[in-house]
Amino acid sequence: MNTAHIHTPDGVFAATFTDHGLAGLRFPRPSQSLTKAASGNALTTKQAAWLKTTERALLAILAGRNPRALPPLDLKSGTGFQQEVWRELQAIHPGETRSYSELAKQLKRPLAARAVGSACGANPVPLLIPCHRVLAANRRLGGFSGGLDWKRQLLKREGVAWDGA
DNA sequence: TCAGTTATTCATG
DNA sequence: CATGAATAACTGA
Repeated sequence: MNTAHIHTPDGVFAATFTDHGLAGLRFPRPSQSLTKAASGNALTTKQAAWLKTTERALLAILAGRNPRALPPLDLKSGTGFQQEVWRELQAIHPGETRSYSELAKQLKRPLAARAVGSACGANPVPLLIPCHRVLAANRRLGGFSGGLDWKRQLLKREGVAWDGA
């Protein structure tokens, strides 16, 4: 499990890789020391390649565009249900939104909207798995693990209008 | 209409 | 058993 930093116009993200793929992506901390930086270890050749892909994808998303390619994601940390949700999330394109209940419906559990919300919050790879494109049924914001400001920014960049925008 | 409240639902810890 | 990034129905202004 290695960690690398990705510099973007919005700050420095921390990406965590396992042998299987990208396992986590953390938002920039306002004043987090970068001492823990390169996290010591050198990335494997594979991981270095994934890092590049991740970086390109991340920049694309931050610009409100659809990434051309994503690195392999290592989602073994999630439960079965969560992985289903995350897979559905990846099908949402920039500029589109879904509601928690719509997602629940797609998962054949029309009444599990609330559970879907939990799964979104448990998403270890925000942005690449666009949990920010999920609004509440009344087209309001709902919540966001990285802080609602991020959600607002991202949606705005994608040209999405929500209730109160 | 509309803000607030209530009953229902479901995966997770 | 309690809780949450939910929702629809209901209630009284």
